[in-house]
Amino acid sequence: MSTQGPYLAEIAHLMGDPARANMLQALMDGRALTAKELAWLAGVAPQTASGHLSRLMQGGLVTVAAQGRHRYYRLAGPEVAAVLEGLMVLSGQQGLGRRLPSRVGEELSEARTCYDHFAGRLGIGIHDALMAGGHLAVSEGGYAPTRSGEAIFAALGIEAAEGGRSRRAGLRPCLDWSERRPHLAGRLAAALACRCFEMGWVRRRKDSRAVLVTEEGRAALEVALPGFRCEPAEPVSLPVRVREPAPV
Amino acid sequence: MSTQGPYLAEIAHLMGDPARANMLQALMDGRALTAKELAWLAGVAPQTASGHLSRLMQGGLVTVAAQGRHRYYRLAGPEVAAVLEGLMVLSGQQGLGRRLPSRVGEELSEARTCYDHFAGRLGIGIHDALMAGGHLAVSEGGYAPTRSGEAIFAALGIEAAEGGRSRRAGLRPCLDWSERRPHLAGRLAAALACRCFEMGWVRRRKDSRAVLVTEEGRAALEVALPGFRCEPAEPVSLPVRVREPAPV
DNA sequence: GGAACGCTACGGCGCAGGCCGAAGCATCGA
DNA sequence: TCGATGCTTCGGCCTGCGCCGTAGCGTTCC
Repeated sequence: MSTQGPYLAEIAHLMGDPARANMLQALMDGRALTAKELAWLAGVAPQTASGHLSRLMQGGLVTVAAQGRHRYYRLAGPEVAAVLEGLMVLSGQQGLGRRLPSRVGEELSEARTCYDHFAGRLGIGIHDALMAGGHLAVSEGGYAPTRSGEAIFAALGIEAAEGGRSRRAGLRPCLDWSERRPHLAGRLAAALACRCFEMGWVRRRKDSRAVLVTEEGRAALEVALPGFRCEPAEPVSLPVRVREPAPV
Repeated sequence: MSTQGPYLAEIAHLMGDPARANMLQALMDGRALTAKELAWLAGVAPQTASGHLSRLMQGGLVTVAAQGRHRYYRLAGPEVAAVLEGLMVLSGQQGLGRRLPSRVGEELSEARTCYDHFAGRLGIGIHDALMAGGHLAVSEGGYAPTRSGEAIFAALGIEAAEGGRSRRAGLRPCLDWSERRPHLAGRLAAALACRCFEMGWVRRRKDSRAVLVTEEGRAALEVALPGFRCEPAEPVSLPVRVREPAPV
């Protein structure tokens, strides 16, 4: 019997639909996109996209992270990207380095609060700096500061050790809405943000969740967080419609 | 309008049909199979398989080599195999090392004549030994012996240099029917076979195209052809039906 | 030269599945 | 608490295409 064949065909069939293929290609840069964005990129209605994403989930090609009323989809892993890459080679065209349309206000993308912690490129930068420096360790349910990480927080006047078994995780990743990469959330992240406001390193803009890193704040943070650099200044390109709009 | 998406989807769609996927998987060991065999492996009628193969050809996934009344199909290249490999990984099962059903008599598979030259594992061995030793160069329309190759043929009493612009190619690849890999055909291959019969290195079996390499022939050939080893002794497994027969 | 065989082209049947409209939950903001 | 938004499920329409029967062409073998 050995019905071993169909499985490969099932995966390929999932990739073989134009709408699904467009979605997967849009996810190839590793970022997470919402269902609506993927629907728009694929040129189909949200209901249709939802069905496609459900099938891609079932096939193990994408994963989803629910966050608020959004659901962020991303490729399930590098193996999926590798196959897509190979298919692009076969179809005679390399990846063109697609970029997500960013209609978001530049101020919000640069730095903003996410509930009680920082997000935007500011939040991403903090996350990446601590992660790259080995100050964070991945633990169950989130991150845990390492010995050096605890020292960094302590220097900021933040007690990293969990006092009295606080039920709220000290640090955990939070998918950034504009950058689509994780920034830091949790008790310690909130404390860090609070400290920044107290010290005048970061100020709230009026009528917006966007915040502004002051000059002294920039310098202070780069000292307090080894490896942290403000203004990553990631270029943003214009949106590109992948498929023609559905005919009327 | 940058309709870059569909191409990837087209290739994936070709791989996404069960029948076509079975065919491609069957071709993954690099050998060439006939349309009928592929039809049988895919569990579809020959007409259906023909259509599938036509589409795979158009998509650049397979190539075809017409030989007599057979048409041998093989994967278009290692890139195709790489994608299939990746898809097998995603589908959660590594390649199981499928093998072509070999109903062919073991004697025929071992060594036989193909018109006027040797085929079977004997022919494959000769081809591979000369190729691996750098005694053959690929030229227009076939192979040409290199300087060292000419010496090998000369030692066997065969004049490799084309006398009087013989229209028949001295050496050319011929797709082996049982092994599905090229062996050597052409004037020099015929002369080599003739010499082997003359010297008693190879004897014809009766009532068959199968031939037998004698003991002294084995030793002599291994001396005459550097790197040649008789009896590769490739294991042959039983045929496996991939899909259930079509329902009546 | 005739029969057998391998392969492909054509035509029609039938089903899988892609698509959207309408409706139902859940979440966020005021 | 109410409306707006994001996402999903359900139902029905409809195209695409996988499938085989029949037929035609080229090759091989007797």
